[in-house]
Amino acid sequence: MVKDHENFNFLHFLILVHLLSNGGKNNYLEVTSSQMSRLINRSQQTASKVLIDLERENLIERVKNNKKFGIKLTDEGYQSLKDIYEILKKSMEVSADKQIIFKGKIVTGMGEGAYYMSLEGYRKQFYNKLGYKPFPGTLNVKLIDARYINSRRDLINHPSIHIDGFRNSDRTFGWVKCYTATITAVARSSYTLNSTPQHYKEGNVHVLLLERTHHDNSLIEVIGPHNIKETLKLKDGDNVVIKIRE
Amino acid sequence: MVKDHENFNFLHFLILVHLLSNGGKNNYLEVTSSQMSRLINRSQQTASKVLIDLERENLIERVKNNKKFGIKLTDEGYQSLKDIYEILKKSMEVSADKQIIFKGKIVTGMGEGAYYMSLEGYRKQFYNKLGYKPFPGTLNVKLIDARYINSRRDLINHPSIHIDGFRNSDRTFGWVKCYTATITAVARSSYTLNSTPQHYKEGNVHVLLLERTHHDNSLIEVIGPHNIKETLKLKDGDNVVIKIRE
DNA sequence: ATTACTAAGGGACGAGTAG
DNA sequence: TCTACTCGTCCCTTAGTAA
Repeated sequence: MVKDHENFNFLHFLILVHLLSNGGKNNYLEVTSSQMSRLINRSQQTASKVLIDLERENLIERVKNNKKFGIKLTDEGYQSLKDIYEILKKSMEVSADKQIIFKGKIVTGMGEGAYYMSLEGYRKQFYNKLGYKPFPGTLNVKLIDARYINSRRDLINHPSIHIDGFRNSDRTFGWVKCYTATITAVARSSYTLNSTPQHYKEGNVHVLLLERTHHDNSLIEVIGPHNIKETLKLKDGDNVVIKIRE
Repeated sequence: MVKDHENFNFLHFLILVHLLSNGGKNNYLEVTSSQMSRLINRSQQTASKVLIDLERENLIERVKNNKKFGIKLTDEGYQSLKDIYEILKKSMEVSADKQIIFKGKIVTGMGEGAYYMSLEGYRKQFYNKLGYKPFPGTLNVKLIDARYINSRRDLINHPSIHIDGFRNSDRTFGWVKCYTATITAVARSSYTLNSTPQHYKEGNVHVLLLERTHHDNSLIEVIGPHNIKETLKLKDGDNVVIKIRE
Protein backbone atom coordinates (compact mmCIF):
# COMPACT_ATOMS: atom_id res chain seq x y z
CA MET A 1 0.00 0.00 0.00
CA VAL A 2 2.34 2.70 1.20
CA LYS A 3 5.73 1.09 1.21
CA ASP A 4 6.60 -2.32 -0.12
CA HIS A 5 10.17 -2.32 1.03
CA GLU A 6 9.56 -4.92 3.67
CA ASN A 7 11.63 -3.44 6.47
CA PHE A 8 9.88 -0.14 6.87
CA ASN A 9 8.48 0.40 10.30
CA PHE A 10 7.32 3.24 12.43
CA LEU A 11 10.80 4.09 13.65
CA HIS A 12 12.03 4.46 10.10
CA PHE A 13 9.11 6.73 9.43
CA LEU A 14 9.75 8.90 12.48
CA ILE A 15 13.41 9.36 11.62
CA LEU A 16 12.64 10.31 8.05
CA VAL A 17 10.07 12.84 9.20
CA HIS A 18 12.55 14.35 11.61
CA LEU A 19 15.15 14.69 8.90
CA LEU A 20 12.66 16.27 6.54
CA SER A 21 11.44 18.78 9.07
CA ASN A 22 15.00 19.89 9.73
CA GLY A 23 15.87 20.62 6.15
CA GLY A 24 17.29 17.18 5.40
CA LYS A 25 15.89 17.22 1.91
CA ASN A 26 18.57 19.63 0.70
CA ASN A 27 21.24 19.57 3.38
CA TYR A 28 23.39 16.99 5.07
CA LEU A 29 22.32 17.32 8.68
CA GLU A 30 24.72 16.64 11.48
CA VAL A 31 22.70 14.18 13.50
CA THR A 32 23.98 11.45 15.78
CA SER A 33 22.43 8.12 16.63
CA SER A 34 22.08 9.28 20.25
CA GLN A 35 20.00 12.27 19.25
CA MET A 36 17.85 10.06 17.09
CA SER A 37 17.46 7.51 19.87
CA ARG A 38 16.01 10.15 22.18
CA LEU A 39 13.66 11.23 19.45
CA ILE A 40 12.24 7.77 18.86
CA ASN A 41 12.45 6.68 22.47
CA ARG A 42 14.81 3.79 21.80
CA SER A 43 18.42 2.94 22.52
CA GLN A 44 21.33 4.41 20.61
CA GLN A 45 21.94 0.96 19.16
CA THR A 46 18.46 0.78 17.73
CA ALA A 47 18.74 4.24 16.25
CA SER A 48 22.02 3.25 14.68
CA LYS A 49 20.40 0.16 13.22
CA VAL A 50 17.54 2.23 11.81
CA LEU A 51 20.00 4.56 10.11
CA ILE A 52 21.89 1.61 8.67
CA ASP A 53 18.62 0.16 7.38
CA LEU A 54 17.53 3.45 5.86
CA GLU A 55 20.85 3.79 4.12
CA ARG A 56 20.67 0.22 2.80
CA GLU A 57 17.18 0.88 1.47
CA ASN A 58 18.49 4.00 -0.21
CA LEU A 59 16.15 6.30 1.71
CA ILE A 60 18.94 8.36 3.25
CA GLU A 61 22.49 9.19 2.24
CA ARG A 62 25.20 9.40 4.85
CA VAL A 63 28.63 10.98 4.63
CA LYS A 64 31.11 10.33 7.41
CA ASN A 65 33.07 13.24 8.83
CA ASN A 66 35.32 12.34 11.71
CA LYS A 67 33.08 10.13 13.89
CA LYS A 68 29.81 11.84 13.08
CA PHE A 69 27.64 11.50 10.02
CA GLY A 70 26.07 14.07 7.80
CA ILE A 71 22.68 12.73 6.80
CA LYS A 72 20.40 13.74 3.96
CA LEU A 73 17.20 12.30 2.52
CA THR A 74 17.56 10.72 -0.89
CA ASP A 75 14.98 11.54 -3.53
CA GLU A 76 13.52 8.11 -2.85
CA GLY A 77 13.36 8.80 0.86
CA TYR A 78 11.62 12.09 0.24
CA GLN A 79 9.20 10.42 -2.14
CA SER A 80 8.30 7.80 0.48
CA LEU A 81 7.27 10.51 2.89
CA LYS A 82 5.46 12.41 0.20
CA ASP A 83 3.50 9.28 -0.72
CA ILE A 84 2.41 8.80 2.87
CA TYR A 85 1.58 12.48 3.11
CA GLU A 86 -0.58 12.39 0.00
CA ILE A 87 -2.47 9.35 1.25
CA LEU A 88 -3.07 10.95 4.62
CA LYS A 89 -4.12 14.18 2.96
CA LYS A 90 -6.63 12.42 0.79
CA SER A 91 -7.97 10.56 3.81
CA MET A 92 -8.35 13.75 5.80
CA GLU A 93 -10.24 15.29 2.90
CA VAL A 94 -12.58 12.32 2.73
CA SER A 95 -13.26 12.64 6.43
CA ALA A 96 -13.91 16.36 6.12
CA ASP A 97 -17.16 15.52 4.39
CA LYS A 98 -19.13 14.33 7.39
CA GLN A 99 -21.53 12.04 5.59
CA ILE A 100 -23.24 9.46 7.77
CA ILE A 101 -25.01 6.57 6.11
CA PHE A 102 -27.91 4.49 7.37
CA LYS A 103 -29.61 1.58 5.76
CA GLY A 104 -32.92 0.22 6.92
CA LYS A 105 -36.41 -0.94 6.06
CA ILE A 106 -39.61 1.04 5.87
CA VAL A 107 -41.95 0.19 8.74
CA THR A 108 -45.31 1.53 9.82
CA GLY A 109 -45.04 3.99 12.66
CA MET A 110 -47.35 4.19 15.64
CA GLY A 111 -48.97 7.37 14.41
CA GLU A 112 -47.05 9.42 16.97
CA GLY A 113 -45.16 11.22 14.26
CA ALA A 114 -48.30 12.50 12.58
CA TYR A 115 -49.48 13.87 15.89
CA TYR A 116 -46.30 15.79 16.54
CA MET A 117 -46.12 17.11 13.01
CA SER A 118 -49.56 18.58 13.48
CA LEU A 119 -48.58 20.77 16.46
CA GLU A 120 -48.30 24.42 15.53
CA GLY A 121 -45.45 24.90 18.08
CA TYR A 122 -43.29 22.65 15.93
CA ARG A 123 -44.72 23.46 12.50
CA LYS A 124 -43.81 27.15 12.72
CA GLN A 125 -40.21 26.34 13.58
CA PHE A 126 -39.96 23.68 10.88
CA TYR A 127 -41.10 26.23 8.33
CA ASN A 128 -38.67 28.89 9.55
CA LYS A 129 -35.64 26.67 10.04
CA LEU A 130 -36.08 23.95 7.44
CA GLY A 131 -37.75 26.09 4.80
CA TYR A 132 -40.84 23.99 4.28
CA LYS A 133 -44.01 22.79 5.98
CA PRO A 134 -43.50 19.09 6.61
CA PHE A 135 -45.94 16.55 5.32
CA PRO A 136 -48.00 15.61 8.37
CA GLY A 137 -46.54 12.27 9.33
CA THR A 138 -43.09 10.74 9.70
CA LEU A 139 -41.54 7.96 7.73
CA ASN A 140 -40.16 5.30 10.04
CA VAL A 141 -37.06 3.39 9.04
CA LYS A 142 -36.01 0.32 10.97
CA LEU A 143 -32.25 -0.30 11.21
CA ILE A 144 -31.22 -3.95 11.20
CA ASP A 145 -27.45 -3.87 11.23
CA ALA A 146 -25.81 -3.10 14.56
CA ARG A 147 -23.46 -0.71 12.75
CA TYR A 148 -26.28 1.62 11.84
CA ILE A 149 -27.93 1.32 15.22
CA ASN A 150 -24.65 2.48 16.73
CA SER A 151 -24.35 5.34 14.27
CA ARG A 152 -27.87 6.40 15.16
CA ARG A 153 -26.85 6.45 18.82
CA ASP A 154 -23.89 8.73 17.93
CA LEU A 155 -26.08 11.08 15.90
CA ILE A 156 -26.66 13.39 18.85
CA ASN A 157 -23.01 14.50 18.69
CA HIS A 158 -23.30 15.76 15.14
CA PRO A 159 -24.27 19.24 13.98
CA SER A 160 -28.01 19.69 13.63
CA ILE A 161 -30.78 22.21 13.24
CA HIS A 162 -32.31 22.74 16.64
CA ILE A 163 -36.09 22.99 17.13
CA ASP A 164 -37.00 24.35 20.55
CA GLY A 165 -39.44 22.64 22.86
CA PHE A 166 -42.58 24.47 24.04
CA ARG A 167 -45.52 24.05 26.34
CA ASN A 168 -49.24 24.36 25.84
CA SER A 169 -51.99 24.26 28.47
CA ASP A 170 -51.73 20.50 28.85
CA ARG A 171 -48.04 19.59 28.81
CA THR A 172 -44.52 20.39 27.63
CA PHE A 173 -42.95 19.20 24.40
CA GLY A 174 -39.23 18.53 24.11
CA TRP A 175 -36.73 19.82 21.62
CA VAL A 176 -36.15 18.18 18.26
CA LYS A 177 -32.85 17.94 16.37
CA CYS A 178 -33.06 17.90 12.57
CA TYR A 179 -30.39 16.46 10.28
CA THR A 180 -30.35 17.37 6.61
CA ALA A 181 -30.42 14.13 4.64
CA THR A 182 -31.27 12.43 1.40
CA ILE A 183 -33.24 9.23 1.25
CA THR A 184 -32.87 6.70 -1.55
CA ALA A 185 -34.76 3.52 -2.31
CA VAL A 186 -32.45 0.59 -3.08
CA ALA A 187 -33.09 -2.49 -5.20
CA ARG A 188 -31.86 -5.28 -2.96
CA SER A 189 -30.58 -5.77 0.54
CA SER A 190 -26.98 -6.15 -0.62
CA TYR A 191 -25.98 -2.58 0.04
CA THR A 192 -22.89 -1.88 2.09
CA LEU A 193 -20.86 1.27 2.57
CA ASN A 194 -18.34 -0.06 0.10
CA SER A 195 -20.55 -1.21 -2.75
CA THR A 196 -22.45 0.93 -5.18
CA PRO A 197 -26.18 0.70 -4.65
CA GLN A 198 -28.58 0.47 -7.51
CA HIS A 199 -30.77 3.39 -6.56
CA TYR A 200 -34.06 4.54 -7.88
CA LYS A 201 -35.10 7.96 -6.72
CA GLU A 202 -33.79 10.42 -4.21
CA GLY A 203 -35.57 12.78 -1.83
CA ASN A 204 -34.33 15.68 0.28
CA VAL A 205 -35.55 15.13 3.80
CA HIS A 206 -34.66 15.61 7.47
CA VAL A 207 -33.96 12.98 10.07
CA LEU A 208 -35.39 13.79 13.47
CA LEU A 209 -34.05 13.18 16.94
CA LEU A 210 -36.62 13.81 19.66
CA GLU A 211 -35.74 14.78 23.21
CA ARG A 212 -38.41 12.56 24.62
CA THR A 213 -38.51 9.60 22.40
CA HIS A 214 -39.99 6.22 23.08
CA HIS A 215 -38.06 4.79 20.21
CA ASP A 216 -34.99 2.69 20.56
CA ASN A 217 -31.87 3.45 18.53
CA SER A 218 -32.92 1.04 15.80
CA LEU A 219 -35.65 3.35 14.52
CA ILE A 220 -35.19 6.54 12.50
CA GLU A 221 -37.91 9.10 11.88
CA VAL A 222 -37.82 11.09 8.68
CA ILE A 223 -39.82 14.11 7.54
CA GLY A 224 -40.00 15.93 4.26
CA PRO A 225 -42.06 18.50 2.38
CA HIS A 226 -44.12 15.81 0.66
CA ASN A 227 -45.36 12.32 1.39
CA ILE A 228 -42.11 10.42 1.08
CA LYS A 229 -43.75 7.02 0.74
CA GLU A 230 -45.70 8.19 -2.27
CA THR A 231 -42.95 10.24 -3.87
CA LEU A 232 -40.48 7.38 -3.76
CA LYS A 233 -43.14 4.69 -4.24
CA LEU A 234 -42.16 2.96 -1.02
CA LYS A 235 -43.98 0.09 0.66
CA ASP A 236 -43.39 -1.33 4.09
CA GLY A 237 -40.37 -3.64 4.02
CA ASP A 238 -38.61 -1.73 1.23
CA ASN A 239 -34.95 -0.94 1.78
CA VAL A 240 -33.77 2.65 1.90
CA VAL A 241 -30.46 4.42 2.32
CA ILE A 242 -30.34 7.64 4.30
CA LYS A 243 -27.35 9.90 3.87
CA ILE A 244 -26.85 12.65 6.39
CA ARG A 245 -24.66 15.59 5.46
CA GLU A 246 -23.53 18.33 7.76
CA MET B 1 6.80 12.97 19.59
CA VAL B 2 3.86 11.65 17.62
CA LYS B 3 2.33 9.00 19.77
CA ASP B 4 3.35 8.06 23.28
CA HIS B 5 1.03 5.12 23.59
CA GLU B 6 3.82 2.59 23.48
CA ASN B 7 2.18 -0.02 21.26
CA PHE B 8 1.65 2.05 18.18
CA ASN B 9 3.41 0.70 15.16
CA PHE B 10 3.22 1.03 11.44
CA LEU B 11 0.50 -1.58 11.09
CA HIS B 12 -1.72 0.30 13.50
CA PHE B 13 -1.09 3.41 11.49
CA LEU B 14 -1.95 1.76 8.17
CA ILE B 15 -5.20 0.35 9.51
CA LEU B 16 -6.27 3.68 10.94
CA VAL B 17 -5.51 5.42 7.65
CA HIS B 18 -7.53 2.85 5.75
CA LEU B 19 -10.49 3.30 8.05
CA LEU B 20 -10.28 7.06 7.75
CA SER B 21 -10.11 7.02 3.98
CA ASN B 22 -13.22 4.86 3.82
CA GLY B 23 -15.37 7.12 5.92
CA GLY B 24 -14.61 5.44 9.24
CA LYS B 25 -14.64 8.73 11.08
CA ASN B 26 -18.42 8.92 10.95
CA ASN B 27 -19.56 5.43 10.03
CA TYR B 28 -19.14 1.95 11.37
CA LEU B 29 -17.46 0.20 8.47
CA GLU B 30 -17.97 -3.47 7.85
CA VAL B 31 -14.39 -4.64 7.67
CA THR B 32 -13.02 -8.06 8.49
CA SER B 33 -9.63 -9.05 9.80
CA SER B 34 -8.97 -10.91 6.56
CA GLN B 35 -9.53 -7.79 4.47
CA MET B 36 -7.24 -5.85 6.78
CA SER B 37 -4.61 -8.56 6.65
CA ARG B 38 -4.40 -8.27 2.89
CA LEU B 39 -4.13 -4.53 3.20
CA ILE B 40 -1.21 -4.62 5.58
CA ASN B 41 0.39 -7.68 4.05
CA ARG B 42 0.19 -9.74 7.20
CA SER B 43 -1.78 -12.75 8.41
CA GLN B 44 -5.39 -12.62 9.51
CA GLN B 45 -4.20 -13.33 13.05
CA THR B 46 -1.94 -10.32 13.06
CA ALA B 47 -4.68 -8.09 11.66
CA SER B 48 -7.01 -9.35 14.36
CA LYS B 49 -4.40 -8.53 16.98
CA VAL B 50 -3.94 -5.04 15.60
CA LEU B 51 -7.69 -4.42 15.79
CA ILE B 52 -7.78 -5.69 19.36
CA ASP B 53 -4.88 -3.39 20.24
CA LEU B 54 -6.47 -0.39 18.58
CA GLU B 55 -9.68 -1.04 20.49
CA ARG B 56 -7.82 -1.41 23.79
CA GLU B 57 -6.02 1.85 23.13
CA ASN B 58 -9.36 3.47 22.43
CA LEU B 59 -8.42 4.43 18.89
CA ILE B 60 -11.26 2.50 17.26
CA GLU B 61 -14.70 1.40 18.40
CA ARG B 62 -16.06 -1.96 17.37
CA VAL B 63 -19.61 -3.23 17.42
CA LYS B 64 -20.23 -6.89 16.82
CA ASN B 65 -22.99 -7.94 14.45
CA ASN B 66 -23.24 -11.67 13.94
CA LYS B 67 -19.58 -12.69 13.44
CA LYS B 68 -18.44 -9.51 11.74
CA PHE B 69 -17.55 -6.21 13.31
CA GLY B 70 -18.58 -2.71 12.46
CA ILE B 71 -15.56 -0.50 13.04
CA LYS B 72 -15.31 3.24 13.49
CA LEU B 73 -12.52 5.58 14.47
CA THR B 74 -12.87 7.15 17.89
CA ASP B 75 -12.22 10.85 18.28
CA GLU B 76 -8.90 9.91 19.81
CA GLY B 77 -8.07 7.66 16.87
CA TYR B 78 -8.89 10.43 14.45
CA GLN B 79 -6.83 12.90 16.43
CA SER B 80 -3.82 10.57 16.32
CA LEU B 81 -3.93 10.57 12.55
CA LYS B 82 -4.52 14.28 12.44
CA ASP B 83 -1.46 14.86 14.63
CA ILE B 84 0.70 12.81 12.31
CA TYR B 85 -0.79 14.58 9.33
CA GLU B 86 -0.05 18.01 10.76
CA ILE B 87 3.55 17.08 11.51
CA LEU B 88 4.04 15.70 8.03
CA LYS B 89 2.40 18.75 6.53
CA LYS B 90 4.67 21.09 8.43
CA SER B 91 7.68 19.02 7.36
CA MET B 92 6.66 19.13 3.73
CA GLU B 93 6.29 22.89 3.97
CA VAL B 94 9.76 23.22 5.46
CA SER B 95 11.19 21.17 2.63
CA ALA B 96 9.39 23.28 0.03
CA ASP B 97 11.82 26.07 0.78
CA LYS B 98 14.88 24.71 -0.95
CA GLN B 99 17.54 26.49 1.03
CA ILE B 100 20.98 24.93 0.89
CA ILE B 101 23.59 25.99 3.40
CA PHE B 102 27.36 25.96 3.14
CA LYS B 103 29.93 26.93 5.65
CA GLY B 104 33.55 27.48 4.81
CA LYS B 105 36.65 29.64 5.11
CA ILE B 106 37.83 32.42 2.84
CA VAL B 107 40.90 31.40 0.85
CA THR B 108 42.94 33.10 -1.84
CA GLY B 109 42.10 31.90 -5.31
CA MET B 110 44.52 31.25 -8.11
CA GLY B 111 43.50 34.33 -10.04
CA GLU B 112 41.56 32.23 -12.52
CA GLY B 113 38.29 33.78 -11.41
CA ALA B 114 39.43 37.30 -12.22
CA TYR B 115 40.42 36.17 -15.67
CA TYR B 116 37.06 34.63 -16.44
CA MET B 117 35.18 37.58 -15.02
CA SER B 118 37.00 39.83 -17.42
CA LEU B 119 35.76 37.98 -20.54
CA GLU B 120 33.12 39.94 -22.38
CA GLY B 121 31.41 36.70 -23.49
CA TYR B 122 30.52 36.07 -19.86
CA ARG B 123 30.15 39.67 -18.63
CA LYS B 124 27.34 40.47 -21.07
CA GLN B 125 25.35 37.43 -19.94
CA PHE B 126 25.98 38.14 -16.26
CA TYR B 127 24.64 41.63 -16.75
CA ASN B 128 21.56 40.43 -18.62
CA LYS B 129 20.73 37.46 -16.46
CA LEU B 130 21.95 38.46 -13.00
CA GLY B 131 21.20 42.15 -13.28
CA TYR B 132 24.67 43.47 -12.46
CA LYS B 133 28.23 43.61 -13.75
CA PRO B 134 30.22 41.37 -11.41
CA PHE B 135 33.23 42.70 -9.58
CA PRO B 136 36.18 41.32 -11.56
CA GLY B 137 37.33 38.46 -9.39
CA THR B 138 35.74 35.59 -7.49
CA LEU B 139 35.68 35.00 -3.78
CA ASN B 140 36.88 31.49 -3.01
CA VAL B 141 35.38 29.64 -0.06
CA LYS B 142 36.97 26.44 1.17
CA LEU B 143 34.56 23.86 2.62
CA ILE B 144 35.96 21.82 5.50
CA ASP B 145 33.07 19.65 6.61
CA ALA B 146 32.33 16.64 4.42
CA ARG B 147 28.63 17.49 4.66
CA TYR B 148 29.10 20.71 2.74
CA ILE B 149 31.47 19.15 0.26
CA ASN B 150 28.76 16.64 -0.51
CA SER B 151 26.12 19.34 -0.82
CA ARG B 152 28.38 21.18 -3.21
CA ARG B 153 28.61 18.03 -5.31
CA ASP B 154 24.78 17.84 -5.39
CA LEU B 155 24.45 21.48 -6.40
CA ILE B 156 24.32 20.64 -10.10
CA ASN B 157 20.86 19.09 -9.64
CA HIS B 158 19.35 22.30 -8.31
CA PRO B 159 17.67 25.07 -10.26
CA SER B 160 20.12 27.67 -11.52
CA ILE B 161 20.61 30.57 -13.89
CA HIS B 162 22.39 29.25 -16.94
CA ILE B 163 25.19 31.17 -18.59
CA ASP B 164 26.04 29.84 -22.06
CA GLY B 165 29.54 28.91 -23.12
CA PHE B 166 31.13 30.60 -26.12
CA ARG B 167 34.26 30.50 -28.26
CA ASN B 168 36.72 33.11 -29.33
CA SER B 169 39.57 32.79 -31.83
CA ASP B 170 41.74 30.88 -29.38
CA ARG B 171 39.49 28.42 -27.56
CA THR B 172 36.03 27.54 -26.23
CA PHE B 173 34.67 28.46 -22.83
CA GLY B 174 32.17 26.25 -21.01
CA TRP B 175 28.82 27.09 -19.51
CA VAL B 176 28.42 28.50 -16.00
CA LYS B 177 25.55 27.82 -13.59
CA CYS B 178 24.71 30.63 -11.17
CA TYR B 179 22.93 30.13 -7.85
CA THR B 180 21.32 33.07 -6.09
CA ALA B 181 22.74 33.21 -2.60
CA THR B 182 23.49 35.33 0.43
CA ILE B 183 26.86 35.31 2.12
CA THR B 184 27.31 36.06 5.80
CA ALA B 185 30.42 36.41 7.92
CA VAL B 186 30.22 34.45 11.17
CA ALA B 187 31.97 35.08 14.46
CA ARG B 188 33.33 31.65 15.30
CA SER B 189 33.62 28.25 13.78
CA SER B 190 30.83 26.83 15.95
CA TYR B 191 28.14 27.18 13.37
CA THR B 192 25.95 24.20 12.52
CA LEU B 193 22.67 23.96 10.69
CA ASN B 194 20.89 23.70 14.02
CA SER B 195 22.47 26.54 15.97
CA THR B 196 21.97 30.25 15.41
CA PRO B 197 25.08 31.92 14.06
CA GLN B 198 26.20 35.27 15.33
CA HIS B 199 26.36 37.04 12.01
CA TYR B 200 27.77 40.38 11.04
CA LYS B 201 26.82 41.52 7.57
CA GLU B 202 25.05 39.98 4.66
CA GLY B 203 25.63 40.26 0.94
CA ASN B 204 23.58 39.20 -2.08
CA VAL B 205 25.79 37.19 -4.35
CA HIS B 206 25.86 34.26 -6.78
CA VAL B 207 27.61 30.96 -6.40
CA LEU B 208 29.17 29.70 -9.63
CA LEU B 209 29.48 26.20 -11.01
CA LEU B 210 31.79 26.00 -14.02
CA GLU B 211 31.53 23.38 -16.73
CA ARG B 212 35.27 23.02 -16.94
CA THR B 213 36.48 23.48 -13.47
CA HIS B 214 39.82 22.47 -12.04
CA HIS B 215 38.44 22.85 -8.58
CA ASP B 216 37.47 19.97 -6.37
CA ASN B 217 34.10 19.92 -4.59
CA SER B 218 35.57 21.50 -1.49
CA LEU B 219 35.87 24.92 -3.13
CA ILE B 220 33.06 27.36 -3.88
CA GLU B 221 33.41 30.40 -6.13
CA VAL B 222 31.29 33.43 -5.41
CA ILE B 223 30.67 36.57 -7.42
CA GLY B 224 28.82 39.77 -6.59
CA PRO B 225 28.32 43.32 -7.83
CA HIS B 226 31.00 44.66 -5.48
CA ASN B 227 34.19 43.46 -3.88
CA ILE B 228 32.79 41.02 -1.35
CA LYS B 229 35.95 40.86 0.71
CA GLU B 230 35.90 44.59 1.24
CA THR B 231 32.15 44.96 1.71
CA LEU B 232 32.02 42.28 4.39
CA LYS B 233 35.50 43.10 5.75
CA LEU B 234 36.68 39.57 5.17
CA LYS B 235 40.23 38.28 5.52
CA ASP B 236 41.60 34.92 4.45
CA GLY B 237 40.68 32.31 7.05
CA ASP B 238 37.44 34.03 8.08
CA ASN B 239 34.35 31.84 8.31
CA VAL B 240 31.36 32.52 6.11
CA VAL B 241 27.92 31.00 5.64
CA ILE B 242 26.47 30.83 2.17
CA LYS B 243 22.74 30.29 1.80
CA ILE B 244 21.41 29.28 -1.57
CA ARG B 245 17.75 29.85 -2.36
CA GLU B 246 15.91 28.66 -5.35
C1' DA C 1 32.65 11.71 22.40
C1' DT C 2 31.14 8.84 18.04
C1' DT C 3 29.22 4.15 15.27
C1' DA C 4 28.00 -0.44 15.36
C1' DC C 5 29.12 -5.40 16.40
C1' DT C 6 27.56 -9.54 19.24
C1' DA C 7 24.70 -12.05 22.36
C1' DA C 8 20.59 -12.55 24.87
C1' DG C 9 15.92 -11.60 26.00
C1' DG C 10 11.42 -10.33 24.78
C1' DG C 11 7.91 -9.14 21.79
C1' DA C 12 5.81 -9.58 17.15
C1' DC C 13 4.11 -12.67 13.75
C1' DG C 14 1.87 -16.73 11.78
C1' DA C 15 0.19 -21.85 11.79
C1' DG C 16 -3.13 -24.46 13.78
C1' DT C 17 -7.36 -24.45 15.67
C1' DA C 18 -11.62 -23.58 18.75
C1' DG C 19 -15.92 -21.27 19.25
C1' DT D 1 -17.28 -18.00 7.11
C1' DC D 2 -16.06 -14.92 11.08
C1' DT D 3 -12.70 -13.68 15.53
C1' DA D 4 -9.05 -14.70 18.34
C1' DC D 5 -6.59 -18.06 21.40
C1' DT D 6 -2.04 -20.78 22.09
C1' DC D 7 2.45 -21.54 21.05
C1' DG D 8 6.69 -21.96 18.31
C1' DT D 9 9.81 -19.19 15.67
C1' DC D 10 12.10 -15.38 14.39
C1' DC D 11 13.12 -10.63 14.43
C1' DC D 12 13.67 -6.49 16.96
C1' DT D 13 15.64 -4.30 20.74
C1' DT D 14 19.13 -3.53 24.11
C1' DA D 15 23.33 -4.11 27.17
C1' DG D 16 27.99 -4.62 26.83
C1' DT D 17 31.68 -3.37 24.43
C1' DA D 18 35.19 -2.56 20.53
C1' DA D 19 37.10 0.68 17.47
